[in-house]
Amino acid sequence: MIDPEPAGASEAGGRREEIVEIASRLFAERSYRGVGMRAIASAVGVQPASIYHHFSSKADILDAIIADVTERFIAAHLYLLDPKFVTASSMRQLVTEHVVYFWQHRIAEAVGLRELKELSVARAEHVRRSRRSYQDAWICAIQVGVSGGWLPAQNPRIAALALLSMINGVNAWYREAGPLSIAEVAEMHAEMAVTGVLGGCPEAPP
Amino acid sequence: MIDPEPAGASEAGGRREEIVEIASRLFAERSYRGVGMRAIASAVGVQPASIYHHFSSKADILDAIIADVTERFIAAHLYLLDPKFVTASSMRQLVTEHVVYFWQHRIAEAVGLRELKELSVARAEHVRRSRRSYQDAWICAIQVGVSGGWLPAQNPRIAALALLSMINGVNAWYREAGPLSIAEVAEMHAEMAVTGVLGGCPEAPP
DNA sequence: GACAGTGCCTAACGATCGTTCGTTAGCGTA
DNA sequence: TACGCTAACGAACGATCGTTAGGCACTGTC
Repeated sequence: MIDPEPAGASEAGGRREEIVEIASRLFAERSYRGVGMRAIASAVGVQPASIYHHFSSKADILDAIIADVTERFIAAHLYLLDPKFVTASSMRQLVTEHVVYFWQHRIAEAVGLRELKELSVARAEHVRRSRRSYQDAWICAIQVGVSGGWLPAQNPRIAALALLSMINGVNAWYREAGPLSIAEVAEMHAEMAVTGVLGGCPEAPP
Repeated sequence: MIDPEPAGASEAGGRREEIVEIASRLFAERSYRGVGMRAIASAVGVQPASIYHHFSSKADILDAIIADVTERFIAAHLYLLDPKFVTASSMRQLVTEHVVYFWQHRIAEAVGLRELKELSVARAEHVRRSRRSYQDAWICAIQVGVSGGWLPAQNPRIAALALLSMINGVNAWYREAGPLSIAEVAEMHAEMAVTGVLGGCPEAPP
C-alpha cells in the first residue's frame, strides 16, 4: 500500500500549499526560469493544466512562495531595535533569532533572494521596502549605541551592512550534518556581530 | 558621425571579448536563463547564428565569463595566508584587496555566484574547489593566529566563514554614487574583519 | 587568378515554454 | 433527478528557445 500523499507535504492543507512547497524546493534547486510548469506538475503528481485551478500563473506561485516570509520576521522583531530601548543584549538576541529564522525558512529565503527580479514590480518593491526598513532600523539602533557611548562602531551604516551580510551569509554554508546546531552558530554570530563588528563589550548597555 | 563600435567594449579585442562583456552584463541583470541568444546577438549588433562562430554554445559563453576571475585572485593572493608568515596586518591587506578586486570584477563575480549550477559539472567543480582552497587557507591562517595567541577567535572555521560572508556581501549593497570610495569601504572592512570578527588588536602580530 | 579562412547573413530545425481550451468525474444540496 | 461547484484531465495554442545548414562577401597567401 502506498500513501497517495507520500511526502507529508499536503497534510490538512490541500493542493495549493503542496504546490507552493514543491515549487519552492524546485525553484531553489534549479531556479525559477529553470523549472517549467510541467516539472512542477509532475512533481506534484498532476497535469500542468490543473495547476491553473490554484494559481493564475507561474509568477503567482512565486508570489505565494516569497509572499511575506521575510516581512513576517521583520514585523515581529523590529521592536528589538527600538531606539528608546535597544541594548547590546537586545541586538544579540535579534542576531540569534535572525540566523535561526532565516535558516528555518531557508528555501523560501533563497528563492526570495535569487528571484526577486522575477516578481511583479509592485511585489518586488514591497519586499525591497521591507528589507530596507529592517536595515534602517539596524543603522539607527547602532547610531544610538554610538551616541550613548556603548558602541564604538566608526560608521553605523557600513557596520550595519557588514553585520547583515555576515548573518545573511550563514545559509550559504551552514549544513545540519556538521557538529554545530544552528542555534549554536547563531549564538556565535551574535557574539561576533555585536562584540566584534560593532565593538560592544559583553556587559555594555545603558 | 557615429562610432561603429560605440561602447569601447571591443577595443583591440575583437568580437569574442565584446560578446563576453555584453553577455556578462545581460546575465548579471536578467540571469543566464533569462537571456536568450537572440538578446545577446541584438545587443552585440549581430545575428544569433553569428555568435556560433566565436562560441560553440551558450554555455560556452558562460564558461568564458566565469572562467577564472575568482581563481586568478585566489592564486595571486594565497601567499598572504601562508601559515609561516601570516600576520594580522597581512590579513588586513588581503581583506582590503579582496573587497576591491571583487568590486572591480563585480559583474563576472555576480554571474559566477548566481549561475554556478548552469556551468558544466567539471567547470563548476573546479570553481568550487578553488573557492574551497581559499576558505581553507583562511581557516588555517586563523588557527595559526589563535595558536600564536594573537587572535582570540573562538572557532576559526565559523569565524572564517562569517568573515568571508561579510566581505563578499559588499557587492550586494555598495554603490559608487555614495560618499565612500570602494577603497575606503575595503579598509573599514579590513578593520571590522580582523579587529572585530577575529578580535585581533591593531598592533598584534608576532 | 585560384584557394582557404574568416565573419556574417537568412532561414529554418525540433524542442520546450506558459497558457488556454473544452470536457468530465465526483460530491453536496435543492 | 437535476443543478452547480471543484478539481482534475488530454490536447493543443502561439511564442520562444538553442542550434544548425548553407551561402555570400571579403581578405591574405600561394
